[in-house]
Amino acid sequence: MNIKQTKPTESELEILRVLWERGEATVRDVHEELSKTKDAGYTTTLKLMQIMHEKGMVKRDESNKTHKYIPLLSREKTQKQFMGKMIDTLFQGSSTQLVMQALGNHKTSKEELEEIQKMLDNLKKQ
Amino acid sequence: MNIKQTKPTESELEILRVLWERGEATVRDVHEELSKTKDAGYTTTLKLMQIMHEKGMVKRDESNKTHKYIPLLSREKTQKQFMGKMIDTLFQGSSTQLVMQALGNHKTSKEELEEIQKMLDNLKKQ
DNA sequence: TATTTGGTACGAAACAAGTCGTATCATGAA
DNA sequence: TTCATGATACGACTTGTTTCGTACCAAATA
Repeated sequence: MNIKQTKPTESELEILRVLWERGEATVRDVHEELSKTKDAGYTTTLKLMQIMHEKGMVKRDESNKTHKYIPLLSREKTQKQFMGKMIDTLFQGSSTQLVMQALGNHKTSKEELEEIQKMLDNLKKQ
Repeated sequence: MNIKQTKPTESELEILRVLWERGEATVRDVHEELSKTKDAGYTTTLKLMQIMHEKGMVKRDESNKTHKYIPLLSREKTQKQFMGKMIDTLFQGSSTQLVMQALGNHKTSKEELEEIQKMLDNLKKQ
């Protein structure tokens, strides 16, 4: 019995990114962080976060005048959700293709390669 | 000197998927294909494809009454574009994390694991 | 007490995406 | 020639997202 997770929009994702990083944050925290790369007014961020609250994507601690926001969507679930969509439309349903792309396209450090190797070994055993 | 590739919307991606698969297709082709999983009228698909044409995402062969559409965005570039965005906002900039997720989450066949192994071996050599 | 400061609430405008109805046109069949 | 069919063109509506101005409130400060 799963409540269908609504898909966050672009801006919502940006906000979630900050919330995931910090665990919790005020509107000002988030806004300051986002200001580094994007310019939109404070009330814009506020409104977005209020809407996210209505949608049930975040929880709000209102015990102080300055509210704290806590993410309710997990990063993991959201990752899966987007990956799934992506694999379907962009990678012909093959997660392997996606992996190959990702590996081929970025320089990956020795340590990371080792990590992936371990994972691969585990999968092969099964 | 790169023309900034505009990011296809959801529906545009679905259409591109069909075009990539076939190389070229008419509106009817695409519409029929999409109808399998989605219901929207013929003119909706038509309109979307016309807009894609305006945006320069597809080329149109108008030599016949029934136009043929050919994708101008490559699947590869589009994959990269979306992966990049995704890695940034969802995977803290680490493509390795994305790979781990993809591997962890789907059952992958022996053959596919081997393929990935080969790729990994190659990367390790460098 | 009066004012400034920093916060929330909220309506409305601007924009974007998707949807569809209707007009129009060319072509082949009756 | 007339009609039916199957195509494109396009305007307009709907819905969702983003943006921001303005109102309002509480608390700290002059």
